[in-house]
Amino acid sequence: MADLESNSRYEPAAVEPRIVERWLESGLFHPEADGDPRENYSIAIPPPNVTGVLHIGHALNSSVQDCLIRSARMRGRRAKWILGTDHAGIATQTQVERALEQEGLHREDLGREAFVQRVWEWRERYGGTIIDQLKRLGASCDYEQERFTLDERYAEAVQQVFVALYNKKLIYRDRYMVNWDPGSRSAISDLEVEEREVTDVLYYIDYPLASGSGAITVATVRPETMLADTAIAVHPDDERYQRLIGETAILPLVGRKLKIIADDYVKPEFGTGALKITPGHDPNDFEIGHRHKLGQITVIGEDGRITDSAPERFVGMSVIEAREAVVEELREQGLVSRTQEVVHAVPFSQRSGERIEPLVSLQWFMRMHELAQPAIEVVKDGRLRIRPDSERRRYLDWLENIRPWCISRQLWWGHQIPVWYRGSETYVGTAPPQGDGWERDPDVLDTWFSSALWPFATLGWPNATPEMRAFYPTDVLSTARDIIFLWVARMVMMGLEFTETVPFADVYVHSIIQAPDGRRMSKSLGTGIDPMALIEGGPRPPVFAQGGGSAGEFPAYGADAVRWGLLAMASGQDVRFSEDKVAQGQQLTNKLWNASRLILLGVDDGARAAVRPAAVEDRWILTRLQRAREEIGERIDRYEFSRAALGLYDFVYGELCDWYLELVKPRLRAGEPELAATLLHVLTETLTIAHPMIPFVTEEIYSHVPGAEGLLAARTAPERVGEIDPEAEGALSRAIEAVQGLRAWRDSAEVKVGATVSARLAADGYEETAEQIARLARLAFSENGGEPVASVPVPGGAVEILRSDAVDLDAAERKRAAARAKLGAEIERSERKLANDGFVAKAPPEVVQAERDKVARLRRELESL
RNA sequence: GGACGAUUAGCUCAGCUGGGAGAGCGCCGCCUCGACAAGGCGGAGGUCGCUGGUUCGAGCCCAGCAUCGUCCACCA
Repeated sequence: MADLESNSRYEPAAVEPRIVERWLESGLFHPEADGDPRENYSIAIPPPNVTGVLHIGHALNSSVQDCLIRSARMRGRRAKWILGTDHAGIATQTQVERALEQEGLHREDLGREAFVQRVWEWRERYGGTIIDQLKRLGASCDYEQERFTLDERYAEAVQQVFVALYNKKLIYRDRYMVNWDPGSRSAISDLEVEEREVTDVLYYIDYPLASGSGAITVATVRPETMLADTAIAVHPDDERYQRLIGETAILPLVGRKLKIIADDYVKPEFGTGALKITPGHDPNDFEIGHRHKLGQITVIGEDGRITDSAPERFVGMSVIEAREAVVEELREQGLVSRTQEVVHAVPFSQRSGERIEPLVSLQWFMRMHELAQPAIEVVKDGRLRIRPDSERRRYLDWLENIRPWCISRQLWWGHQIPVWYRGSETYVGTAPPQGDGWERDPDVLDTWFSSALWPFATLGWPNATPEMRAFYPTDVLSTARDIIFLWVARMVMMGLEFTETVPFADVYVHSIIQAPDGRRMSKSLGTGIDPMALIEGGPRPPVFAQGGGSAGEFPAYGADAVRWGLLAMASGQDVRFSEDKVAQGQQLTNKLWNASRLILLGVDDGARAAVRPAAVEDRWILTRLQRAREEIGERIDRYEFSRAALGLYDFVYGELCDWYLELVKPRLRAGEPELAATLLHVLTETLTIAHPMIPFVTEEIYSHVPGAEGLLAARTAPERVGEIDPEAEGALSRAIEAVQGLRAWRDSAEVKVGATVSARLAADGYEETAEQIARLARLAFSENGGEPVASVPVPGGAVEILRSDAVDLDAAERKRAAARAKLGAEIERSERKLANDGFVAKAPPEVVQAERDKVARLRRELESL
């Protein structure tokens, strides 16, 4: 116990790594696969990218999940936090490709097999970082069963799902317009596309009519795509063009004949009201092309260059080069009638940041409509709860308007599609086909396809493993908002399709932590924050500098402080990062540490006796302890983490330390045995309540508690930790208010801090607390003493201050006058309210009565002055 | 273009079913009181974004507006 005696400061850096080791060695985080999912508790962690590092969102989400897992574990449930990482196709492949570039190599130089081998090696080297960071944070994941979305068994599950969906005709191959990402050289899904506002030049181009009589002018921001035009469209009701419908125009530079068609899609008010139709390179035109059975021409290839479907002089040009060349030729021919700048939304790849090139391409798709229906049902009938409610609505909106999902990616790192081709034959199966000449589809599946199986594939599905029986379905999924569609909705669909149950009963969507200036935290903006820098100390980015001072370094706040601070920020609203909250968490750990020192160094080391409250304050703290236990537990159950965190803070500061420990100090010094038992009980249960939020400091203190055995993390928390005693609550609440009133009076009456003031207690309800009040307010109560020089109102009466050297009469009088004025104003306010007939007639009787009682009480107080 | 959310003390945020606004930090004053100066005690500070409405009573309910943010969306 040496460090308890000598360290008046809690040192997380010295304690936390040691505690992590004890937890890991104990095997506590790896529950046996016994029992059933209802008695057990499980959470599947949102798998971080295998080569990722912990960011603030992970830290928040991990604090949330660990709080839930530890709470469940301490309620005696087998708690399993399923851990693993995601292979993160595009992100990881891009990392390795960049590294290869340093060597002057391209992935084609290595070939597929060698390249994939390189990625595995990369994963070996960098894959452990985020797991180590989770340990450092105190996350009680099942580290003994770490999963990876490319594990052999996981891959089998993925293939089986693909084949099953193919056989149900929910997966199909089609030539369709996709979002082509020239950066990753792959198709990507709608969800991986983001719209950005861009200023483009709108070109007005004259297309001569075949009849020779004039031209029809179209407007476009992408003149280069005109090389693939196959029609011109106008609105059917547009009077300007009625006579041209059905006519033919000649495509400049190419010479192709274009029919002028009528389609509702065209907005007459935009541009010229005539739209060039390019089914090969525009999603809308693609649809229009289908409606009118137009041809599709592809002039931009997957490499982003002009194909040989275009006139020879353009072939091989990049999109930008082609645009310039096309515009130049058009100008030479006098066909650009005008230009105009427009600001409009343009799709970009979230992955590579490059502008999306819509292309018609042969890809694998998943039909989502049928799968979405059950996923909608379970939310509507309450089998799946999503909170907050706004997220529930967003989820439903998305599913109700769902579109096919492009699931093939032209990458090498991922689950290769289990499809083989031979001539015109197609084979789909989990094992390669028999016979020669088969060639496997080179594409891999979208990473989110495999992530969609996460809660059950990690437990060994499709096999009926003990883990599946014990822990599936899981209890809650805690996640950030930005992957509800990408991930959560798809897990629900896949879970319902393949396991016939929702994969989790609750979805908790946590707050987004923003930068202090309200922007999103992101590396590129420099607004990110490294949680490890907060835990262990490290550079503080400029945007986090406080008070305009230099950026400098974060102090080593420790994991508990970071966890508590993040939980306190997790109120359901998005919040700006607040270093102060982390600092507040650190103060809480320090406070708890020192309160524990007072108790543990003050009581005898002897065996623990049964708890027998000997004084009113003992009955009070046991009541408050029980209420804190209930309230904090309920708040965690309701995912109200900020309220749970603040509730803990309030209990530790506002009840335990500021009042209870101050009240019992004389008894503690006297070595009262009953008190020792109560103190140890209160300390132990406080640690237990606090543990899910601040596990390290509580575990450390627990190791010093006499009679405490094993790990606090493994302790089962009793339901009842104290008897509710309303009488004691009332007595202490009066005493506390009285002491605060008396201290305020002393302060404004300029009584010296150390001076003891003579006073007479003229109030009821202080039979058990008068002595304590006298000590804490530094009064000496006496029965005689004559005329009071001041009267301080307290609940149930007043404390009359008697003449003594300690009291400055003038100051006392000033104080008394101020109090009278304040009371007078309050009485007047209340009386005005009571004089309002409407209030008396229509307000609930108890409200009116309360107001009357208030006036009566204020009057008594005024009189006593 | 739609949808949702936010606007409360200098800052970051609470405020659950309407009954005269709270916390932390910061600020001011006092205090080496036998756990803790990363502390204790006391205090100042708010037209609850704006305008209307409902109500005896509105930070809370309704309508409109403003500003900020997020998400969704195929207008060249």
